[in-house]
Amino acid sequence: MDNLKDILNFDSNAKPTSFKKGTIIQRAGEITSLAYYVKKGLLRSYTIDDKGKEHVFMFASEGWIIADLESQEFNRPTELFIDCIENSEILIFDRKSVVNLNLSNEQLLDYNRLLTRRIAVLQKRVIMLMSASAQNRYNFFLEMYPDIPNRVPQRMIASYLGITPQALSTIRAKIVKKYSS
Amino acid sequence: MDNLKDILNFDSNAKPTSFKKGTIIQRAGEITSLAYYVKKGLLRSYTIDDKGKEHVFMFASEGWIIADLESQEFNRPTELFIDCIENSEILIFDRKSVVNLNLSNEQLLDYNRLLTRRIAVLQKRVIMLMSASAQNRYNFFLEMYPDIPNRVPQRMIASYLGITPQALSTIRAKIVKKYSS
DNA sequence: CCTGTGCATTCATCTAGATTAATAAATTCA
DNA sequence: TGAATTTATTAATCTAGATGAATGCACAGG
Repeated sequence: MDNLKDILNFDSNAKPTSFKKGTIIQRAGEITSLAYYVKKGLLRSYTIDDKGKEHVFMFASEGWIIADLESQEFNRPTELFIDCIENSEILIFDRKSVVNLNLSNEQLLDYNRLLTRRIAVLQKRVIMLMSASAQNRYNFFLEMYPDIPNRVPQRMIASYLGITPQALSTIRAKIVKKYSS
Repeated sequence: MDNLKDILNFDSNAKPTSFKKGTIIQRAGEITSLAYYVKKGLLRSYTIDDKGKEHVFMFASEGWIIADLESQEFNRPTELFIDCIENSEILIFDRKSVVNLNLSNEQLLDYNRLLTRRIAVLQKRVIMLMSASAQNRYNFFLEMYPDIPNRVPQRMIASYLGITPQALSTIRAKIVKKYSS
């Protein structure tokens, strides 16, 4: 069991909230302790910097959970927007209430493992951002999240990788050329 | 209580291991589930890329814990070196044994909070790497870890920020110039 | 069924930061 | 203590990827 839904005792009949593609669920500046479990569909979280440029922090497809742990942990207004890339069904829960769920030791250990895994993923991401070329980061992304590229516009993948859509386009052109020669 | 040592029931009289400055405690390629609690001194973890270049992943001073959660979580040989920037006293423990400690629910929740905090820090780091200039990253680093810069050589700070020592030197020169004009 | 708005791509140009190299200052250690 | 090895700094050049602009496409909404 490494599914947050099970760990947190979600009622499997709990009514998910439906959101249409494009809906912004959370806006930077809000103070919230909500988290979003994706039952169906695809969400993304992102910041907008002072030049108005978007930076995708993460994608969340079925079974994933998405939230701004950073601002929640330090009780600050969130810096992350969260919106729907597809029509989605979401279970919304309050992270504060997790303490009151009276989870078993086993569940807590599982929850723990999940958090550790998240740390592992972020560790990898930091190291990649520091040491790998855009080209390598893209290849790694394709391997790591093979289902995402087909569901997400290029510009968002570029943003996740920390490059411009133009740069990603060039990288892709190079790859095509390589395989057709 | 947000100190791993307390949470994990460390015997406060437990004998720490002493390491001399420069000692490499862990090498890339090893398979291990060890973690290092810094009782005194300063450690760092880093990768070495295929061009032989070091990339500092994190620093750990007193009270911090350092380990390669990524490779441990996925049972792969570690990619991180860990070494001592100062003479250090370290409590070594096996992350696998945490499950057997029979921690109370409260301790597990605390441990949870600690992991969440770590996620928060990494989230911030990823966003900074994607969206902020070297200049801004350096300023943020100084604010966030005011004690580290005095204990760590410039080149390692540069490496942590994802830039070359030369670039950091230039940034610092600019700052000095700004304040002296 | 159009029509407009956003998206992907290509190309020309620009720039933050890398690389290389040379010098001076600080540390290490025999 | 003094030679050898790191480290920090400055400056000249180079480059990955950014920026800006133009073109053709896709498709969302009237």
